[in-house]
Amino acid sequence: MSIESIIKGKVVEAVNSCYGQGIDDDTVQIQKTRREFEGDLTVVVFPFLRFSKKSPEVTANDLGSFLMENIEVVTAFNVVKGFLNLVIDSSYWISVLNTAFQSENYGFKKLEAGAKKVMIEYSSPNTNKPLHLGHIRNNLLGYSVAQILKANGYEVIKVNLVNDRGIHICKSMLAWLRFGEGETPESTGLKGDHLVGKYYVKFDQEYKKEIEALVANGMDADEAKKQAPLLLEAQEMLVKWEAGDEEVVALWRKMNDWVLAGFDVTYQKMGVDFDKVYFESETYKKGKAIVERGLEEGVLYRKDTGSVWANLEADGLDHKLLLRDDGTSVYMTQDIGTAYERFNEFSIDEHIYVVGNEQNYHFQVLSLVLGKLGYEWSNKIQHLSYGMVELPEGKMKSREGTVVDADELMDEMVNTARDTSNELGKLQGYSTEEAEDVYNKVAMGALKYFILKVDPKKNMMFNPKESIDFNGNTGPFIQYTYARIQSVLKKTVDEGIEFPEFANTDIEISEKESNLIQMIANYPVIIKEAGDTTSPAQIANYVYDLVKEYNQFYHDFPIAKEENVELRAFRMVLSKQVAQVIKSGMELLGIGVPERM
RNA sequence: GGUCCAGUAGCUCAGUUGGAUUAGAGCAAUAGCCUUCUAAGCUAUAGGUCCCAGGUUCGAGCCCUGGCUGGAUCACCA
Repeated sequence: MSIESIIKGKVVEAVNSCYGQGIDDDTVQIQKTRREFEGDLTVVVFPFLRFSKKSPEVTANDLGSFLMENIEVVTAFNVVKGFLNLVIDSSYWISVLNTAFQSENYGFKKLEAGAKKVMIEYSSPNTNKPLHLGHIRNNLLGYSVAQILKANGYEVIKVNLVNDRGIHICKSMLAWLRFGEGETPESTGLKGDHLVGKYYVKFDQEYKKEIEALVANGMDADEAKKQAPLLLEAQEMLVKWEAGDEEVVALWRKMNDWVLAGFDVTYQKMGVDFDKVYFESETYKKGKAIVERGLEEGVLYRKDTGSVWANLEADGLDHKLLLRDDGTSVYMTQDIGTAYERFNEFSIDEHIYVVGNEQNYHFQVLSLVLGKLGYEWSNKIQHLSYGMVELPEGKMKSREGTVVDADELMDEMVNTARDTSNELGKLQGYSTEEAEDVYNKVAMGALKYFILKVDPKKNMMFNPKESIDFNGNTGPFIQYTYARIQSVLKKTVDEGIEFPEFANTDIEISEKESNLIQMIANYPVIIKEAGDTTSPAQIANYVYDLVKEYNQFYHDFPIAKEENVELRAFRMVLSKQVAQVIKSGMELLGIGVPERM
């Protein structure tokens, strides 16, 4: 039981004993005592004034006396206004450290039978162009949230829904047929996704030329956009594809394979993976049966022209199309179908979709329609909506070439990490392979941390110059602290000091050390909060605060060089435990930590 | 126009059950600290109308109402 909950319980008793009032645990507020006051934990007494009918100071003193008598580890207290500051004995904190130190997977809940089962869908790329910065945020968020939910004891299934069909794919295919001259990834040395992306851009260029030509001949601009031969041909191709035309399907398969092979490389570099991959080419017709049933039950309605709609006016929205006049499905129909299948097939308790905030409306509608159709799990689908990534020059536009390519960005980060490391003269004595592994960890750590430290729902600014900065609130700053701890601990081994199994609780420790233990004690709480709010940013900021605190400690206190053996043992345990929490927290973000850098 | 989200230091961001006369970090700026465990570090100075106006109360960056600014969205596209 944590010290907070013990104090809470005793405060309830104290109010009862002093004022004869029964109160609820939740009315007791406990917080960390602010730096400028003496004490470790603070009870806010304002809520109890209506029971005590005394001034805040007197009330706080009443409660303080009771707590000191009834909780062994409370050794002193002081009162400032309505705040009761409690001093907790250092032996208590050291025992907390020992407990953390001796537990395996500290802060994590184990996966137990009957655990909550969560499916999380992320990435969801289109197979007509390579991944860009926006996808990076999506992938990192999805992967990290999955890690965090696992740490909360959930069973997690990571899935990817690949959008491998539609007019945009046909555009790349058509451009390649027309202008590709048989190029392949092998013949060009390009990654498959980049090769296909090249022709997607090519399509757009040629398409624009056709429009201009038509307009020059006197056609209306809007009409020209619809009548351009290339577009018509692409649409024709899509019809052929849906009809199963052998040639088109074969080409589609070939180019999709190129792209998917390219994605695999990118995913691997990014360090994300999936338990199951779905393809829209296989799921896009799903959901029709469900819609038909909804129609029979009168939950949905059919227009004269034949299309099927849901009326969401009662929920403050408009009408939403579910089947076209010709009876074909739309995006929403497909999502209804796949959601139904997933809840049935895997009997999941919750489904999280990691999708950009431009689709907030879509997911709001999805949940409402599923509710109308009578599925009790309609409120178990959660849209983890994240903001756009903006560049200093403005927005990213794939057609205008102002995107930041994922592969290029990652490569650049690695180069910068390599240069910086060499400049600083680190890693001497490492083999090339070992060194490359470190550059990779540092580079990806910088990129991942930079993105994940921001609250998901906010739009974020990606400044390439700042992102490769390795000082301050960055991934490498955290990794560096970890590496430094490893270095010190290695030194103790070299000097023949045996690593202690636990720290002696009788020693005197400084305020800085006590603070560090209290932060460690808070780690499980942070994991839970990050899970409840599906926010990796909470982990990121926690680890940063911990590291900042540790660096100050490191600067001011000797560890391996401490002469007092008991104290040295304590600091070794403390340092090792801080390192463990850093490593563990970074794992939750999908970031590796090097032993040396 | 309707709906949703955001607005905190020059810049990028923390600040979640409302708590301490003094709202925190980093970057950028200035000034210090390497014969002592990794200086990718530490310390100090400076930098604020928490978008605005009301309201709720012992107490509001946080809650409520109204407004301002920016973004997203409202397709027989996905």
